[in-house]
Amino acid sequence: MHNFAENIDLADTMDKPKKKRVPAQLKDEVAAFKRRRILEEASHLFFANGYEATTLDSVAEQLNVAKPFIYSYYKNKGELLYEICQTGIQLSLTVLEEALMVEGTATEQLKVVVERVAKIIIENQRYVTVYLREEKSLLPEDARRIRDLRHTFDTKLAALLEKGKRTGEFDVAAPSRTAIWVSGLLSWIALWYHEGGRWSATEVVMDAITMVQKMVQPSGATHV
Amino acid sequence: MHNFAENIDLADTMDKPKKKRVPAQLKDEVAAFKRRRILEEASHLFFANGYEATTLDSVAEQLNVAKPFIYSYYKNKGELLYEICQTGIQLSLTVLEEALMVEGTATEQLKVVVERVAKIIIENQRYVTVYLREEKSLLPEDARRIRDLRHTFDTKLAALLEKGKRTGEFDVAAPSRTAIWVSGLLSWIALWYHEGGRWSATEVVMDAITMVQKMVQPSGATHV
DNA sequence: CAAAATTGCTACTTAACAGTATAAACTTGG
DNA sequence: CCAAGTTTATACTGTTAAGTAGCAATTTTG
Repeated sequence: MHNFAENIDLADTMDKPKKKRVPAQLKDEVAAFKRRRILEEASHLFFANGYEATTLDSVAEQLNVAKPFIYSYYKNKGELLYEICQTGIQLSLTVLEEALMVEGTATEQLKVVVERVAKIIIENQRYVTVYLREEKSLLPEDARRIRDLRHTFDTKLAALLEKGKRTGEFDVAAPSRTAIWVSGLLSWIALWYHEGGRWSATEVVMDAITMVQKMVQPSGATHV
Repeated sequence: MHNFAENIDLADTMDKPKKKRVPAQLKDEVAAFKRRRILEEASHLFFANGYEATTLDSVAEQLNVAKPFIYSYYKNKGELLYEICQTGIQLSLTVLEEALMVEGTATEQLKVVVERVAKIIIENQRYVTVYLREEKSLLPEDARRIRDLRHTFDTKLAALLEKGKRTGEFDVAAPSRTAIWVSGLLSWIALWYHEGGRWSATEVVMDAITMVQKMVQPSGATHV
């Protein structure tokens, strides 16, 4: 998971404006790693107890450091929240874009999209859930940026539905509206799935695929 | 809405263990009305700013009273949250149960259920949203009670799907699992709908009906 | 209309937490 | 191995808000 040390030997081939290049890059990587670790623990606690109810002292405690440590990597508590929310939506968006590059019919593409997005949502449940729950705690400008990412996600999904509609594969009256139901169904996974609960991650992913297929399926069509 | 004054003249026919019965009942009703108003304003603020970020001083300010006023009607802040969450899920459950009393085929019943529940969720968005977002802020025993109500909701919905499956009206592999997707779709409305937004409440309700019908529709079936 | 009960408010305590000033410890280059 | 820079901790400040004690105002009742 924490594979921050890849390509260390490429260090002095890169041309950063610093005198001592090898240690400088390594330090940057270490700093990036520390930022990641802080974010990870913060996301655990925000997920479990909520943003406001979580103290930075408790985050520090999880990391066996003191509070000012966090402040030397993040400006303030709000920046932590923003990065967690950003991660939650950005991961889904990136996976969606990758899935859309896979060649195939709209039907095939949609299946890949739902499968991969559902998977990434389960794997990163903490980030996605915090994003869904704590939007109101973001600064207006941060909330704006997050909403834009979300909107991009919904728009790209709508385009896929539109494509399937044109080819006659899907029966959707208004693709942009259906996209919101589909993306809601995917979001719902984060709020509802519980590791070690009644149903496995695989079952949930397969269910999501089935549900979405049914939602867009033309009446009278037969299942693949 | 605030019809707290019904049946005042029944006051002295009731047999409460009090000396002065007429004013006693009126007072109870007034007290109940005050409790409702407090809850209402609290739900607005919890919805807009979150539970932890909302101060009881600000709730009091909205009501043009002082903070101790609230404390003479609610034990503490947590009790307010519990009642809001309880309202959110209880309303949906009550409407579901009423809808299930309507005679008809499983298909017809499901349509009524989705229509009415979707409507009540939109009308009481504040309560439902706070319930979905702030479960983690409840005391464990309160969270437990809320979860039980939710479970009852999902179970009754699953029974309806099961019935439709038996009659061949629905194609659902596992009714209890499908019920969770359907109830998730309904919950999603609270998190996503925005009054005065891109789509009207009526459109959203109609969409929800369509989506759920598609989710349970046998392959090859034709729409009503 | 006065005593009693009810209802609400002012003013306070207490605790917790975000954010910071400053010092200590460690790292690294000479 | 020492001096300069870097990293992290200790110890603090200021603020905010939950909850309360006790008083004032209002209503009820005899």
